[in-house]
Amino acid sequence: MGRAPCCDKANVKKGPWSPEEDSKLKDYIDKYGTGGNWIALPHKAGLKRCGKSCRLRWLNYLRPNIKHGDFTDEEDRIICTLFASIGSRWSIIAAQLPGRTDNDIKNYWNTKLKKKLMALAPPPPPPPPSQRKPPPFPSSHQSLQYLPSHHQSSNLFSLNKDYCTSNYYYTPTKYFTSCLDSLDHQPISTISHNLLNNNNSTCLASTTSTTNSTLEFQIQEGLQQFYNPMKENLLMFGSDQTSCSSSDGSCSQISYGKEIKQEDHQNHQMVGFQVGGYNNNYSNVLEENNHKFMLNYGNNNNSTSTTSVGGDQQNVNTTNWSNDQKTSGFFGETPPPPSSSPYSSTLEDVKQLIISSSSVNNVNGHNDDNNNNNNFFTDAANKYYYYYNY
DNA sequence: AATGATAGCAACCGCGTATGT
DNA sequence: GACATACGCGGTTGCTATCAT
Repeated sequence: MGRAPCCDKANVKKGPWSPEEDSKLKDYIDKYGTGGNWIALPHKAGLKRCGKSCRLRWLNYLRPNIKHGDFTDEEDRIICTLFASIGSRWSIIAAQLPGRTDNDIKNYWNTKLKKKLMALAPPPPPPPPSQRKPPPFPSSHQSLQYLPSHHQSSNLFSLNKDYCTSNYYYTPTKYFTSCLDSLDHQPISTISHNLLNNNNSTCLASTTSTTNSTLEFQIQEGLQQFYNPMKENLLMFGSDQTSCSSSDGSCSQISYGKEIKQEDHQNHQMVGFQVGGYNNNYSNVLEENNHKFMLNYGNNNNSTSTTSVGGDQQNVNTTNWSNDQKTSGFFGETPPPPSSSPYSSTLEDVKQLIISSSSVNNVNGHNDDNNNNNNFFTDAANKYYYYYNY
């Protein structure tokens, strides 16, 4: 037994609206308002349309002050930022963009913006596991010679769980490549860190100690200037198991809807963080290496979190991490101010956006008291701490 | 010029939730 | 509290225009 239809499907018109229908609907609503009853409205307005269809037409097209046409860089930035934070909750995102509808933003995201982002970081084809080799330790000379120049041109990163299979990562390493899941399957993500040479002042990160069960890291200052802010600052997703549905560890779709709410209520802040990756845009030396490091940590309220290293579970000792490290996903130095990239944003900006969207919902009576939306938005904001913003 | 592929967008569908009785 | 009804949202579909061959 299916759901009862909302209207008599046989007697309602479907498909594109004619100018006459638009006019009837607009005239009626201008005169009488919606009356809070969309189901009854089409009959009263003399329209052979389903109430839902009328509502959609009004909200997405006829309503006053609807903005059509190209999105601005600022709008792009807001969409990207919020998508990174809360996922495909288009109505919330739309609440931050006056004149834009959720449908509009959804379409824009699916047809243009997502592609725009993907073009920034096309995923490289990963080599089969059998062809992967543990990387030789690069000399300082190699690090300096190759990394910066290739970073300046373009950074192609891809995260593939399959890469993380070498147990050589269990042992102390003096360098690792970092992060990002590819844009390969939709969501965004990005970030990257790189290379590191423990003995060199330009390294970004280093392993400070390692045992069979713990790994500790410290990001060092140095290579930020070699990053393309458009790519590097964009979005840092915690690709935890729940939100990452792909078996290869890259995410076919990140859903920050209810799952996140649940996860956040369980884990409060950080539910996932990954470092790892593969870069085929480096020099030959590095390209052959395919060295990668992958790290996940879960409940950061504990001093030791579950971590995936080399494809297996390991623990990361976060005892000595600062709160900032735990919540921002940034190791080491305090992140510098955001770049001027249209896709970067400050944490506080985003928190304000999310929180204000929460209050907008409250005003409109959309709040979900049972699920405590206020907490959700707070947690969603915390979630945003995930991403690097330097 | 004809045909097929792709992009863009409007509209639909069904589910979850809010509200009223 | 249970049920019915309506609303709002996000995913999906399908139409049209444009582009590529």
